[in-house]
Amino acid sequence: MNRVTLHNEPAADTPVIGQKNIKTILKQLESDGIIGISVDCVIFGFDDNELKVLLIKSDLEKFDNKWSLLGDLVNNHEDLDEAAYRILRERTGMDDVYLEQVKAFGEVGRHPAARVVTIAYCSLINIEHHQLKILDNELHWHRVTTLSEMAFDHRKILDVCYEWLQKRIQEHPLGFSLLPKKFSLRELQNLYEAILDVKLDRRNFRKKFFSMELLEDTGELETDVPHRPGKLYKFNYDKYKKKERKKWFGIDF
Amino acid sequence: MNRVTLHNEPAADTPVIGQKNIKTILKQLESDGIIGISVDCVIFGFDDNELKVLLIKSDLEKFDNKWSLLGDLVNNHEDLDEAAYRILRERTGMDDVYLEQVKAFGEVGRHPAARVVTIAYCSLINIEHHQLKILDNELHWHRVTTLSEMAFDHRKILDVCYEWLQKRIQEHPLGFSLLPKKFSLRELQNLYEAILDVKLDRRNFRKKFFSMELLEDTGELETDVPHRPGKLYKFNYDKYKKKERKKWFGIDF
DNA sequence: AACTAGTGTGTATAAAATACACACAAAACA
DNA sequence: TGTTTTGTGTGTATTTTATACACACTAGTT
Repeated sequence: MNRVTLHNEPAADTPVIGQKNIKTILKQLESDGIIGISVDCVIFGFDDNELKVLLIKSDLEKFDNKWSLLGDLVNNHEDLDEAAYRILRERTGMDDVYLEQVKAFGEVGRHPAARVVTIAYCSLINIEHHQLKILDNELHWHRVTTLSEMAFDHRKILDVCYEWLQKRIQEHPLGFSLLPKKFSLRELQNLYEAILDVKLDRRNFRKKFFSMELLEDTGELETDVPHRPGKLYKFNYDKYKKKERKKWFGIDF
Repeated sequence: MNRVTLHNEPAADTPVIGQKNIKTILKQLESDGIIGISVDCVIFGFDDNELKVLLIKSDLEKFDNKWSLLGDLVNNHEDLDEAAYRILRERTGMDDVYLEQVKAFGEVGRHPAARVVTIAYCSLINIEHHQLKILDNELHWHRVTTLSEMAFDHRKILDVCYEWLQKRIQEHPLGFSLLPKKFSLRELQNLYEAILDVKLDRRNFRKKFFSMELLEDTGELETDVPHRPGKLYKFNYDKYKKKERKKWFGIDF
C-alpha cells in the first residue's frame, strides 16, 4: 500500500504551472527542442457497482470534445510523486489518497504541441468523499468499460492502468481505497467483480478474505438496506504491513 | 514477452548524445531550469549460476570509483524504448534482446549536475553471446547479491528492478532470455533458484514446466558434462503467445 | 403473518502443491 | 572392464488449496 504523504510544498520561487499558461510553455519547449515532462493521473472511483474514472474535457483545439486524464507539467522543484499528488489535491480536494506510479509514456508524436514524456499514475479514491466538487468545472466520472475516444494517447494510458489495476488488486489490498472505511463483504465482492469482470462465489469469496485474517469486524451493521443488514468490516493495514512477503508464489504462465 | 524491435534509426539531424558532451548538456539544462530526461538500463545476465548485472565506472568526479548503470539522455526524436534499445546496442552489440520498462525515477536531487528524470529499463541477455566486448571499456559484470555502493540512486533502481525481476519471472517466460536457446532443465532450475534465492524440488520443478507444455524437446543432449547428460529443451514462444491469459488468479495478499 | 431479498455458515469434491525414493546413463578412475 | 561418482529421469502418496453447492436466518415490506 502506497500512501504518498507530502511534507514539502513546491518551493515558493517555482512558478505554478496551471492550465492557463501551459500552451505557451509547450510552445517554448518545442521551439527549443526540449523534452517536456508531465504526470497524468488515472483516478479511479467506484460507484453504483461500476468502476469509474475521473476525466476532464481537453482544452486543446485538436482534441475538441475529447476526454482527457488529469495531468500537468512537472514542476522544476517537485518530485514526480509530488506532482501527481498536487494534481490529485487540486482536482479532488482530497488528501491521503492511494497513489502509485504505473508507467512512463514517451512516444515521439504523442503530444501535438511538443515532445512531452508523461509519467502515468494510478489513484484510487472513495467517490462519495469527493462528490461535492465535480460540478464546478468540466470534470466527469466515466465508466471505464464504455468509453469513447480520448485525447492524446490517454486511451492507451487508461487501458494500461486498468489492466495494472486488475492485476494489482488481486495481490495487494488496494481495493479498500475505493470503498468507505467501513464496508460490507457484499460491497467488497461487488468491487472485485466489477473491476475483474467476473462472477465470484459468495461463500468462497468470504472464506478467502476471512482466512487472510485482515478484516476486522466493526460490530456495526449496514443501515437503510431493504433486507437483512450485513456486518461492516474494516481492513487492518497495520496487520497487513507486518505480514512477511513471500518471494516464491509458484511459476505459472 | 516484449521483444522490442526498432524500425527507425534516430533522425539524422539529431545530435548523438554520448558520454563526451553529456556534462555540457546537463550544465546547460541546469542553468535553464529545464528537466532532463534519460533512460537507464539494468542489464541482467546469468553466469556461473549467479545473476549478474552489467555496470560501468561512473564518469562523474562526485561518484569516483562508484559503479553506474548504463544510461544516456533521451534523444529528441527517439521514443523511450528506442533510447533504451540504443544503449543496449551500443554497449553489448546485441540485437533482438528482451527489454522492458520498469519505472521512472525523478526525485529532485537524484542527479548532482541537474534535474534529470530517468526511466529505468530491465534487460535480460545471454551473457555468453556478449563475452567478447566487455574488456574494451570499463564495463563489468557484477553479482547482484554482493554489490557495494553505486553512483546516483542507481542502487535503488537496481533493487527495484531486481525485485521486479523476481516477481516477473514467475509469471512470464523471461528467464529463457538469460539462457542459451537450448538449455537443460537443470540450467533452468538453477536460474530460478539463483534469482529467487530459494531451493526447489527438482521433480516438482520438472513436473511444473512439463505440465505447461511450452518446452520442446530438441532431441539433443548436453555435452562435456562429467555425468549422464541431460536433454536439451527450447521454449516455444509461439505456443505461449497463443495461450489466452486469464484475468482471475485468485486474491492473495 | 407471509413475502422478499440478501446475509451467514459447512461440507464434499476436485485440483494443485508438496514431499519423497529408486533405477539409469555417461564419464572418470582404478 | 568393472566400479565409483554424479546428476538425469520418473511415479505415487499426502497435504493443501480451490471449487461447487444448499439451507437456515433476519430485517424490512406488504
